[in-house]
Amino acid sequence: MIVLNVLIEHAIYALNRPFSYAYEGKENPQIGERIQVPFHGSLLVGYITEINETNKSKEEYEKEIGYKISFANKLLDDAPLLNEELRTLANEVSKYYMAPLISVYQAMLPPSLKPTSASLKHAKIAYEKYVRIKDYSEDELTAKQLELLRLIKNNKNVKKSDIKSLSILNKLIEYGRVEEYKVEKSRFSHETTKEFVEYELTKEQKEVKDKFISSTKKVALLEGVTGSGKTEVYISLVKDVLTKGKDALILVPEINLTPLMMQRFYNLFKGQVAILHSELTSGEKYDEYRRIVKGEARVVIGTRSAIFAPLKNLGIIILDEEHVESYKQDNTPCYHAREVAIMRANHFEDCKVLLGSATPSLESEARALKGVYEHLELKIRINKKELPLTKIVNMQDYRNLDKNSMFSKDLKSKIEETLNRNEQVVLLLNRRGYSTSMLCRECGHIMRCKDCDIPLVYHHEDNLMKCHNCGYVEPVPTRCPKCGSPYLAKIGFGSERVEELVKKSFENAIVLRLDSDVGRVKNNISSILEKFSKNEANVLIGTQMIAKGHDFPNVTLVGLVLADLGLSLPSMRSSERTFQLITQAIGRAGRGEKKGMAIIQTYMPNHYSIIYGARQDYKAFFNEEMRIRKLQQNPPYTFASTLTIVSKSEEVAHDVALRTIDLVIRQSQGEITAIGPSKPYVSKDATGFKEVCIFKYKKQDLFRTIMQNILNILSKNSSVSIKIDIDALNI
DNA sequence: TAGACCCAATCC
DNA sequence: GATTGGGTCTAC
Repeated sequence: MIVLNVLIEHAIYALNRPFSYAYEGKENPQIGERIQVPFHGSLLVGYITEINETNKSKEEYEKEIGYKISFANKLLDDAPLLNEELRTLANEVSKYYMAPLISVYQAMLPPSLKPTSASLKHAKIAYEKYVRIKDYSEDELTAKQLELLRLIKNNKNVKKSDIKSLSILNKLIEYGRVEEYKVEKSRFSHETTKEFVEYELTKEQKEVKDKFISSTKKVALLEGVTGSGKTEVYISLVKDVLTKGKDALILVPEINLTPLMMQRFYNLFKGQVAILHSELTSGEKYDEYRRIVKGEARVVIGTRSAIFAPLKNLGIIILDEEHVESYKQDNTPCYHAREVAIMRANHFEDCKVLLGSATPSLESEARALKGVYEHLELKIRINKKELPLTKIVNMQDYRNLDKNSMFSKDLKSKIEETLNRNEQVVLLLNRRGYSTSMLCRECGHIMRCKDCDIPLVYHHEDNLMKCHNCGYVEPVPTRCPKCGSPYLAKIGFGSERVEELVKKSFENAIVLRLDSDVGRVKNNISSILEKFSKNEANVLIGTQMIAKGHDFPNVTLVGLVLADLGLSLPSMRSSERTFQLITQAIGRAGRGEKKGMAIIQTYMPNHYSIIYGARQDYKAFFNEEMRIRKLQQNPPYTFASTLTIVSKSEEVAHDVALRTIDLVIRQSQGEITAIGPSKPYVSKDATGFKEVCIFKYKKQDLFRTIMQNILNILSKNSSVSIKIDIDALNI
């Protein structure tokens, strides 16, 4: 008889151990394949971790181990999902981040291959959906339906995704006039444009490259001001790696926001490139994944999870914009792609990690200065372009304000001048929606999400109240839901309101807005960015999203509508985030021939992150921020991690959290500082009430030992669920 | 006294 | 995470 040890798909600590099943199918099971198994009354997908053959009968075997085992149902794969290197990595990630092993496997694999029941529903082949005429008749149709019917009749190969009104299409399908059909999508249609022009590295770039290659250190931090040509260094290094017959892995924060870099890699490496990011369909992800497994693709570019790409012979891992927080996953396993990159590089003798940024995270900069990482710098801007002029405007001083608006006199007049010169303006406000919240003037009630308990944001565009955490929406009330008063006030302002104001103040300007509301429609982001870069609009308003990487040569004015917005958030990282945002945003101005200008509006004109941000003085910011981190014993001087307790009962959550803190303090003998418990900003969701415990410590091993004890206790308590975030960013 | 409802225990 | 099974409550 064959006995299989299987990890169950539920990624919870109580089930973070293998379960045994008898197997008697005819396919030969292997470690690392998925298998369907019965588990406490339902069929689940599991992952085989061990295979034992025994001469004993099932009954004898059960007697020996002391419990009954079931028969496994059905083998789902004919080869292991992951190679040995990635299985080792999974173990390391699971240990370091204290995450259930199965959760790591799930994070590593594309949707169609994840060990979860949901994977069985995901397509392995990418399809494109088309529509065609089924039964042509114009009877009993509305004008709009007729219009669409004729459109479909008069065109060949109409893609479903190209049809704007799905509701009208669905009606036509319902009436039997039109039908849908699927065609296998030919993969790898990555467009390559013009021939690649051979680029000669500058002297400085070449020195950086040589230093990287000759360094004995595994990791290097490349600190390069915006426009200093980090991408050229990446490309040159990747070329070398490929020549040596090795593979290259490049991580970027968000594919949508780096079309330029993407294009250059395509042009250069053509069919050898694979991309992995969240906007691919599961079929597309599967195809790209297969191309990597088969060795067809040897350069992988992707977002966070691409760090697990199954390249076999890694020669380099590059993290562009290494400071960006999206490299950290905020659900289990809460891994940071940077740390995983280092773990992975250690599996290959000749593989190094290159971290690039204009504003490195304090963690990386500190390690570079200590000599843990090789420290590389690019100081010269290519074409010797000057940094834009910047002006900080104190919004507390009413004399600076334009009447009746959120713009200062300075910003308003500069916008006007810029538009008159036929140049473009970027306005940044890191908050979407129209207003921040809806308040009752009589009783002071603030409308909140029923699940998350955070204030609902008024959105003018679709006239709805929205929860920015869970996406819950409700109609805009005319009366206070609590006291019935009709006197409701919209408090604060967001990007929608800036858009409205600009349209009102500058009537001739063509205004675009880009935030995640707009970005919900696929390809919308890139089409807006394209429009703007083709000069088809005068003003681009947006959130964080527009601060990064784009190259708009005709933009000569950048306005930060409220630069200190992030500083009021209760996080030890708020200064760092603000500094980065300002630096990145200013970098958008004056990238072409003309000189740029940036206006920074703030209520905290004397805050160091704003002053140094405006000056683009990273070193000064770093020193000041490190001084404060040291004073408060925060990372990078310590490690900081969080434990979140979730329970259906508010009291239970609080009580368990309190006792956990207590236990940690007693066991740690002063080596761990335990803070809390406290309620997170989003204090509850559909799963229950949350309480967060923060731990700061210097000895990682000791912390893990104690945490493991806590875990053993808490996983027995079925009234709470837990989440561990090692090296948490949101503290 | 059946069915609804809740909670804790358990899963191979 | 999902199911189960035992206990208690509830409506007739």
